[in-house]
Amino acid sequence: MTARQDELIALAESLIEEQGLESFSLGNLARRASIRPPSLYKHFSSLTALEHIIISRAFTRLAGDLNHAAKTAKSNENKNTIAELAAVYRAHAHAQPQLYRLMTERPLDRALLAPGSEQSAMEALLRYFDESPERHDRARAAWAAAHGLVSLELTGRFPPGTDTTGAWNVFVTAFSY
Amino acid sequence: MTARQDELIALAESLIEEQGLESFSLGNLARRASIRPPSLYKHFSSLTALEHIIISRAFTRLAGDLNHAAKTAKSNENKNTIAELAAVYRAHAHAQPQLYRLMTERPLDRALLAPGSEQSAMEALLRYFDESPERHDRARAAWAAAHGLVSLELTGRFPPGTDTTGAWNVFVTAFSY
DNA sequence: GTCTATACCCGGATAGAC
DNA sequence: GTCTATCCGGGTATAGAC
Repeated sequence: MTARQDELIALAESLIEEQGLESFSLGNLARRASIRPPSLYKHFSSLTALEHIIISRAFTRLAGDLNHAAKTAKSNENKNTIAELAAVYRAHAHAQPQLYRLMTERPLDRALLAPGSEQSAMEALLRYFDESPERHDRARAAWAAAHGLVSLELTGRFPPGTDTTGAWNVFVTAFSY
Repeated sequence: MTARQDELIALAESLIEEQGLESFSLGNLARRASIRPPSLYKHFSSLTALEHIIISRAFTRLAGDLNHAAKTAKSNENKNTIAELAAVYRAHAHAQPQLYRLMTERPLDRALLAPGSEQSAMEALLRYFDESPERHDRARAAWAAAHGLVSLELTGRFPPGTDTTGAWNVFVTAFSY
């Protein structure tokens, strides 16, 4: 990963977030980088490959924040771990909704992902359910519920003006133990 | 709604499901209908308007099946209502995954939806939680969890070969009462 | 209700010069 | 590492004839 690649990736990430996922294209990225679209092929083998680099980075950042939250909550009697994990997950999605869409809306080509990046985010959840015999099932259901809440929030599916705090509390209660 | 519109809508629905949401376009629809793209504007004011007609119909079908399942489960002591609702929801999404994506991935323009179609699907869930003081929050959380599970299944986010039955059971247990 | 013609926009990708 | 030239494809939408 060259320095120039890092620059272009950073430009791509801001482009996605500012202009929306739909208008992310090599043309727009080249424009923002003040170069011509074909030049991008010297840095990335395809648009898909670039997207998967961006997705890998996002997974890794999310995993770091989830693990940090889990650690902090564990050492603090006043904190509910699953509530903290949910808050971090939600904050990530709302801080960069377009990036979250890129991460979640389409199937992944795992050969193009940085190894381990996808799994690392799940690990914080698995550790939380560590004592449970059905920890994988519980972790998957919890992840799905958080993803569903975030997804419905981002696509505006709750009635306008709805406060989703209550729904998130239901989620936290359902998965606390 | 003319008969010709109904024909074109049916063609559009099969096109979406067979070719994938990404390749749904006026050009492809016209090709399937053996007419030229501009002719479609005699039937629909825009591509977006057509999409919202399709979405409205899908919501209405889903609502009908959910209500039927709720009714059946209520009159049968051996059936768990929330489990039946979940099964119907999941079956819909898996039977027509591309249509499900159309319904859920993007914000809706409510002015273009058939009035009540969006709400009707939620009503079966609300009735289920009727006794609960926080029924709206519980219904929203349940809906989100089901949507999340379906969404992660459709985008292939569980490890290859994963049996999601256990995760769905966790969901049902969490929302049974 | 269909057509042709048209306008204007966009996309990903490759070859080869510098 | 950037460029130009080029190839292929796609898209939504409107005007006006039939």
